[in-house]
Amino acid sequence: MTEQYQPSVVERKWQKKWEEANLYAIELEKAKNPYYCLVMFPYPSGARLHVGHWFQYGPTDSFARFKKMQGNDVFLPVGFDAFGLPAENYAIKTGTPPTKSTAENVQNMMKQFKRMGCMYDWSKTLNTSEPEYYRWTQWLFLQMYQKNLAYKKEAKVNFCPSCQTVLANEQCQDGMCERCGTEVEQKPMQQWFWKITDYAQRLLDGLDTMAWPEKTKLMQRNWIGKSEGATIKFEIKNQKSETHKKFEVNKTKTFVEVFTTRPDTLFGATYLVLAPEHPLVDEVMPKEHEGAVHAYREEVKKKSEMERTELNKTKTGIWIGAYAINPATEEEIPIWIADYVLINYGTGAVMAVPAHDERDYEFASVYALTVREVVKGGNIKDAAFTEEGSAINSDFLNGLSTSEAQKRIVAWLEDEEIGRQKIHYRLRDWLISRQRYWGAPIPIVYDPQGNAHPVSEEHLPWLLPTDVEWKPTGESPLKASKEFKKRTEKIFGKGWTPECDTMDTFVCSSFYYLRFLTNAHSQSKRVIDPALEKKWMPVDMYIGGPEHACMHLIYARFVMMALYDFGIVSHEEPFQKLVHQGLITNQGAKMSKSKGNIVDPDPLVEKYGSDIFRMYLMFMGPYGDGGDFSDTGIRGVERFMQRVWKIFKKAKEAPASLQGAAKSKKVQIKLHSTIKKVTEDMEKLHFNTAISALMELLHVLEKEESISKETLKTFAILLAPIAPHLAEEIWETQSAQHSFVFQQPWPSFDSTIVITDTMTIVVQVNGKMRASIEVDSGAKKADILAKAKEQPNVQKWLEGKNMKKTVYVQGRLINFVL
RNA sequence: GCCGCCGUGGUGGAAUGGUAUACACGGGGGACUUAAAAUCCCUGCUCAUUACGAGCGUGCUGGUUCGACUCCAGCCGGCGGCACCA
Repeated sequence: MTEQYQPSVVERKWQKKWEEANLYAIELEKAKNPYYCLVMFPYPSGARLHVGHWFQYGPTDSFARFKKMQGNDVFLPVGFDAFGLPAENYAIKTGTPPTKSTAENVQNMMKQFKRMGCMYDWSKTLNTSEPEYYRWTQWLFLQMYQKNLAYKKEAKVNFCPSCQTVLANEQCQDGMCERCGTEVEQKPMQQWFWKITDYAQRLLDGLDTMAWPEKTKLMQRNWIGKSEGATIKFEIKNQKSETHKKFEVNKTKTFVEVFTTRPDTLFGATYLVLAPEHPLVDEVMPKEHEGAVHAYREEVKKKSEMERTELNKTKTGIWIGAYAINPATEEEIPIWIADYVLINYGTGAVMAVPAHDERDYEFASVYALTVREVVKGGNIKDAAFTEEGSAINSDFLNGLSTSEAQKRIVAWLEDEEIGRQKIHYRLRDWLISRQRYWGAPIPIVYDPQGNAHPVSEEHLPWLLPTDVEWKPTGESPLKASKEFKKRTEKIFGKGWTPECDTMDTFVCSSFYYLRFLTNAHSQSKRVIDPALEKKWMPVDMYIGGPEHACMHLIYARFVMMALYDFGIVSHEEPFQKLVHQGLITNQGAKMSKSKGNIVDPDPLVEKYGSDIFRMYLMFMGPYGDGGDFSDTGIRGVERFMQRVWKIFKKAKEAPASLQGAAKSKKVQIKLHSTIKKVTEDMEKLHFNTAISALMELLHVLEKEESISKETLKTFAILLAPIAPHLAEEIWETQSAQHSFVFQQPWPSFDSTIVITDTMTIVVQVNGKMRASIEVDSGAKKADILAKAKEQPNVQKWLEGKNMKKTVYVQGRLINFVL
């Protein structure tokens, strides 16, 4: 053995041996004890892995190795989420086709993953931008289309004038484009949507069945935004018909519908507020108000999305000159418009109950509108009372509790046919159309009359054309392709045109966990083999960043549920357990290319090797916390590895008389408590404390004259998931015939070994530690107490005082209370 | 503003209501060495230095408890999410 441990030599040696032995290949059909460990697949934007990638893929590989050694048939795949904007932008800038730059990046990243030494089975990788993959993205679209979950509608969409592209709501932050920061415009366009809203309730219910962080569940609940209440129709008082009695014959009642979560406060509704954009405004507003209303609307339009939502300022609004009738009180109440009411939430109209809603209260104070208290319990002179209470000033509701009043009023509304119970969700349908090049083409064609027809499955993959300009024009780049148009006419007939939008990349990533599970049957015939799906799904452990809590993780769940309904899969939820890794920052700032503060791990990997770098990342702190990156401290991990090397070297080279000496009790106890600690910590992804436990064990072993072979072997096994290459190297020194440390079973903890002859009892006086004593494990309480009192430093404190109470905690401590 | 998470040495961080600061990094001191590197040992603060000594210490103020970093209440500070959601 060499004097010093040489990571670069050893790591290459074992990477080669693993590959030759095909150690990490997995036969999906034959696995007896399947464990699906999935880490969110990377986007191949840069050509190299950065520190964040290492932090995501290194420790999770360690976790998977741990699971494998525990006897699971672990499937840990990795692939590439390759469609998307950066490759397209790169193409725009340099003229390099995305196909080419993406393939190069993928090759580079794979090389680096191999250098990391992960246990990926590279025969099962995937790339969402390859036709073999995106044919299934298109297949999924067709399924959605056939089941009426895909539809097209004109919608005002967020349009980024700089990226010349449409953005999803979640891609606009504070009215700015998430990617480039340009202010987003509203632009009407024909867009494809998927009806995720049909699944709102199930997406909510499913959360209760999964082992996910509560925080993430809460974010999803928030995102789905369920509110229970009622819709109520308010009749609009027809002023025109009153003044022109001739037209009374044609008079039809006009209604405005509101949604409220507090129908019980209907008697307190003293005005209505519509969104400025509400179509009814033009219909019911008297002529003389048009000027003012128009002016107000212009003012609202001028405000950026940001200003409008900034708020907490004084609310603004204007009376439109019309009245509605409160169906409960039969009073005439004024109709206002105000920018705090949003056209795309609820019905775009609210009944204002200023006494019991903070916003309405504030609005009413500004414009001196009537405030009527209808729930007892607050002081409405000072503030709105939004809690529950008993109804007052509410005729037949008086005296009822809020929940009783709600039931009662809803029943009344339904009887009168002017309202009904309604559950509303904030979740909106998923806009999947993108006017971009680098994505999966939507498999739709249009006949000469403009009607949409699906491209049938036999024509999949519906290839992405290559004869295009990538320059953004605000139109889909595919429109420029002659080949695409020709292909469509050839198959469907003259005058037929292809859909030129591509799909959101979140569609690609909504089912990739199924595509990893491919075999001969599912390679090109079906999206997933039912037997494999049944066997491997749901994913046992899913690891990825918390930034995906509300988009990817909801879309993927929706798609899985839909496939369940289509009879394609047997589970409704794709990810049984979810864990988020923390974020690695650089001097407190998120690393990003644009900021130029990305830390390149390669020099450190070069200098210290993959094991040390990985272990250092794991030792930094709890995995879920992430942290600020700095390489101070990596030397500590390096020292640890060298010390490990040294004890194995010493054992190997020791004279025969010292080899395999009897195990000391002390070592046995430490060894077994370490087994326990490391096992529990690895299970919880508490890598930092698992490592410190191994460091403690090493300290004990270093003090021993000689160490038994068995102890050394166990040490190598415990270290294996954390430092795979070093572990193989030291394992080799201890195993007679050739075998891999990763084929060894994980050691089990023997609780009988940890039982000691003596125990240490801490002696406190008034809760302060004054001494500690060693007693026999079998010692009686009375003897222990007596011995404790004998301690000089205890006596000093007990002298001349009255003992009030004595607390004895079995095997731990004594507290004398004076 | 609302919701959630978190405040522990110079630093990263440990602690089922039971010895606060494990395991490391850095600084300081010491051992080894002609010297340096490497390695090993000691090191929270204050007062004592006769100690196997006392006091203070987990953001702040209280509370529960024999005993609180841990539980409860109220503040202060930081981070993340949502943004007038009717």
